[in-house]
Amino acid sequence: MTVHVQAAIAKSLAPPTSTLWNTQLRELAKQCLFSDALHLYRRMLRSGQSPNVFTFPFVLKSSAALSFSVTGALLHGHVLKTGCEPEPFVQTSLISMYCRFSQVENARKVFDENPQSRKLTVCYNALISGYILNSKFLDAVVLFCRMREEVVSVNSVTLLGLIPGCLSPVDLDLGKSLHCCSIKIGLELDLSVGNCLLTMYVKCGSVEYARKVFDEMPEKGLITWNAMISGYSQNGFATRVLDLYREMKLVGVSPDPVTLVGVLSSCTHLGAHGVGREVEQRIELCGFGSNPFLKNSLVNMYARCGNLVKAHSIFSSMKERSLVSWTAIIGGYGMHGHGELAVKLFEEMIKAGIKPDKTLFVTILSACSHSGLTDRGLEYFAAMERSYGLQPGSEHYSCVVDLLGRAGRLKESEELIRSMKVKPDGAVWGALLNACKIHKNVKVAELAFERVIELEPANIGYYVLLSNIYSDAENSEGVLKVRTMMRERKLRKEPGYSYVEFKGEVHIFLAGDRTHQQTDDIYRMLAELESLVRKLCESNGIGGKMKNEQHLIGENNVHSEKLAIAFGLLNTRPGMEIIVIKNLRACDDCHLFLKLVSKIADREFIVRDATRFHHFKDGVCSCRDYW
DNA sequence: CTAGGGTTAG
Repeated sequence: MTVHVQAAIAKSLAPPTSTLWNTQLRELAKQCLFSDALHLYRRMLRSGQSPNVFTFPFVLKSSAALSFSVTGALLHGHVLKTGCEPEPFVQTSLISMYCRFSQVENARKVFDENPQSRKLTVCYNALISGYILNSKFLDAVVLFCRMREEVVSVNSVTLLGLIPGCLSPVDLDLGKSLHCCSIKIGLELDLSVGNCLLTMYVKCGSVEYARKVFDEMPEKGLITWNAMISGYSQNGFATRVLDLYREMKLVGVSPDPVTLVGVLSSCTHLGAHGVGREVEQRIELCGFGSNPFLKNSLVNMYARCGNLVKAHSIFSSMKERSLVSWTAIIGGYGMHGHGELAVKLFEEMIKAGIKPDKTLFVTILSACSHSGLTDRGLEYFAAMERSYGLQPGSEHYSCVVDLLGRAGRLKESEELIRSMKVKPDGAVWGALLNACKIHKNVKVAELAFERVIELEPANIGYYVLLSNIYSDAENSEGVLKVRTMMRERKLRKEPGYSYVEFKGEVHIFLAGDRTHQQTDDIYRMLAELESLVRKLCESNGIGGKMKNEQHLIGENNVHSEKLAIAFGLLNTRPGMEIIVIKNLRACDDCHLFLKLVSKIADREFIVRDATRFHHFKDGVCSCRDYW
């Protein structure tokens, strides 16, 4: 016990009853029952009991948590009246309270006006973390430096307050120097400081440094694992998340809801339905079933793994649906080509009194565009600013360009881009380029390409897109031009691959792949399908589109998604779902082939590519990109 | 005085 606390005890000479009140207060604050804590405080005053040094820290904390700033100033008055102010506990609580109310100046006043606080670690800590809370990173650093000059000892809490000030890639260097600082002080092995540094590196965009901290930590806690798992998950390293999750269970750390949220998000990205279901079982087993974060993650996972029925049933079972829940389910329907349902849910949400945000508008606009609900989408775009006061960003413009573009309204798309108040980014011109591919417009394509390449010269997708547009137009000169350009700029296309999850294993296929164990069977199956497809084309006279079915079949057309589907047909029984994930955009020649296969084999399957879902059933595909 | 979480098109 410090000298200050002893002094405080001696000074207050509190009668035993106040100790009782204080104990209760502390309990309530600890359980985060802040309004109950304040009620108790009021009752305490009414009963004539005066608060003391031990009362205020909890009362101030509760008031701050409820962000009720009038009470805050009032409480400061009480503190002054009882003469408790110079006590370090009370001071830190006051400083922290003012900081939570964004009244940093008042916090600073408390700090400056009490000479003894300038020698106390806790007071510095309170003000430093308060500055960070109010995005005053510089002030925090200055104070930290002064603390060192005045030889006030720095502890782990100081660092825990300061390090979270680094929250974007521009702060990486500062973060590194704080890391060095922690080493100098000898606190780098502290569990919480390590966790804090790890998170800081993730926020600054360097998962590699974060991993280094992770590996060097001698003692890892649940939070350490979670920080690393979410770090990977937020940066798209989905397979690493699953690896780490396995490892964590192996060393005997039990996952909690935070872990599982990160794992589920990675399952969503990978389409790892199997792991996803396993996680759901664990959720039930551990009694996390009512956690709203987890519910949202499950809705999202099922929706994006193709199981909309399950996604919707979880969504319906939720008592409290946040904006995130609605976004997940609406996006699910949108991705699967059920634009009408997405729109219906959106309207339902509005009726329920929930205000959409920018993210949801991206989702609903894209849902409209994939289902050909052009005018409805345009209405929403107009309503965004008019009814909800949301300024459209370039991500919204790219959706609307896509919306108009798919409907063949290329002229309007172009005009829209030129009328934009914000600077169009690559995606906006890219959406126009994509529309040109669908509607075979070489002229506008060249224009869009020129713009998009200024903004994203290294994005291979756009070169491929233009090359395909030329190829469709039988403009071999154009194709050659793009190829040369790509070679000059040393750009190479990432190979396309597809994979299927089967009995807990992932089977990967590249185009023309012959490395799979069942290669012979797979190719035999493909040959059979090809001959059936050919017959079907001939008998139906599918016409112009099919006049050159060599586009669809033959040695040079063994696309990865075809191999994956053939594998699926070989190994699953009728009625079982086949889900294929493709890393890039699914090939449109393949698309026609797969439609026919779904008819011939009388099977339903899903190909999820880089942008959306393609449900194949009875010769039809849910995705209307191709006509 | 203090470290970890869900949604976003192309």
